[in-house]
Amino acid sequence: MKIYNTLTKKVEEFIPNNKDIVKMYTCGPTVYHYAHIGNLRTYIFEDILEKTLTYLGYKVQRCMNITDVGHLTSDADTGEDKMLKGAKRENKSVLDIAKFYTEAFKEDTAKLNIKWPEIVSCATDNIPTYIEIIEDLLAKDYAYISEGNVYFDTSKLDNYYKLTNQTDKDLVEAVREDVSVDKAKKNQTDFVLWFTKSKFEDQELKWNSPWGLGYPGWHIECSGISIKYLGEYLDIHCGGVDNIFPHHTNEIAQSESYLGHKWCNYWVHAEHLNDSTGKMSKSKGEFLTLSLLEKKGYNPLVYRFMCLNTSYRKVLTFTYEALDNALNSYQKLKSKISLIKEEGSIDKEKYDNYDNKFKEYLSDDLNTSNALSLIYDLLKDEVSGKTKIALLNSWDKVLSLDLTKQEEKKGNIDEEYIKQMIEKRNEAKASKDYKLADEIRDKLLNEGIILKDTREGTIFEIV
RNA sequence: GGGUCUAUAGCCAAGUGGUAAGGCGUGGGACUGCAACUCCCUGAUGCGUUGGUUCAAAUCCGACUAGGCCCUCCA
Repeated sequence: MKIYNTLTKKVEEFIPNNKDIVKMYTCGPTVYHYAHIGNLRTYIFEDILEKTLTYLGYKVQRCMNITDVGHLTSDADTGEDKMLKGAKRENKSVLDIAKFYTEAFKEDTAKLNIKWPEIVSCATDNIPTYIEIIEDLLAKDYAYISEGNVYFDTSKLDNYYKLTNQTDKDLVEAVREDVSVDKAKKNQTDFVLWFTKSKFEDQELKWNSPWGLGYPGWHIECSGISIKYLGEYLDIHCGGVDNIFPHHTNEIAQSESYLGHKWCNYWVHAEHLNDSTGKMSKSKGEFLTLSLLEKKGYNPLVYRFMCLNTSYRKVLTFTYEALDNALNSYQKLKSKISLIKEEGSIDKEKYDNYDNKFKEYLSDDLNTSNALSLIYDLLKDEVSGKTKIALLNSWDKVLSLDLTKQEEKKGNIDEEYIKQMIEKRNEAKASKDYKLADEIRDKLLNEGIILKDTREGTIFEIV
């Protein structure tokens, strides 16, 4: 398995610390609003990564956090807590907001056939862990207290910018207009580990700590949760590219200072889904949620298919033209697969050749694009239907596109009735009463039943 | 200003030194009573521009152009 490592900026052979178990941590959502489909692209990528590792024979232990506190719109103690913002917007408590949007996120991932991680933990459930780490960092002099808050002192590190190749003087402080300078910090890159002197009087969630009543910073959540559930040595840490700096940079700083050794070997980041104007956001343009796409008639898996058509490391620009492209491709593919007759026996040699090729593609830094094109090669090949179906079923454990799954017959569709209607239409056709034949076809179409005349006779599909 | 990534047909896209995968769309054909579905055929002397290295470059190196993202909200 080869994977691109942001730490080295190279595609590297993946070697886990323990050859049998891969420890994988993926940054989860901040549950203050619905996820947009750009957010979901990252989770699709992580899902493919996890399933590929499993397919290749590794046991994967994966952990994901749910951020339900401490994620400010700015790190400088001047930003607003996102959760609080969400709560105010909807006139609910922070906990209600967290619960509601966690559930919404879970539904979205389920629709995209994304496996829910083995371990999922909320930021608010691990406060003692953060406090323990922060106390240790203070004791080791990696942190300091200033104007009530606990900060991490980045000047204590020789190599703070491991992930980004930047230097202190490269950084332009407060590039964005909405970010202001925090004067309590010693260095501009220092970040808050624990807030006590928040100007937000109405911050709902506060905990007692050695430094007073307060709440944790955003970065400490991921380090704390990861170390608590996956231990001191992590194999893979994932997230979106926007997390490289400062979030992941800060995670490395605090985790390695706390642990006293290297923490994670592979940092893997998913590129963004942009819209035609650039980065997708929840505030500008159309708020593209999965349910919006569903309302417009797109199966969520069409979006998954669209994402898998290219590399997770390339920016993908969302347009409805591209989505329609994916829709056509996906429907045609499913249609072709549905016509395969599961006959013959499994051709072991062909099976292995194809399956090895599939593994080879995915092992090549998750080349899902080539993995998909392999499906078309397989469909065209002169090999038994049974072999094809067996391979498709197996590959779908990773791709999760419901390749061989037939559309579920909805509700109270009466198959006997449809068969009678088909018979009536065939009789009409035989007596050249095409008017009646077409009426029957249209009637069934109105009822959501599509007739297909194949060489072997008329079959139907329910939409 | 610094960092980082990208540029391949109408669209999506693979390709990491050996002469341009695949998909969608388009056009043509087969099948059909007509459709739909399905099947067959169909497209880049060319890979942003321009120098260079090489027997050989979309692939390597340089310059340039355009664009994305990050530089304390983000997936």
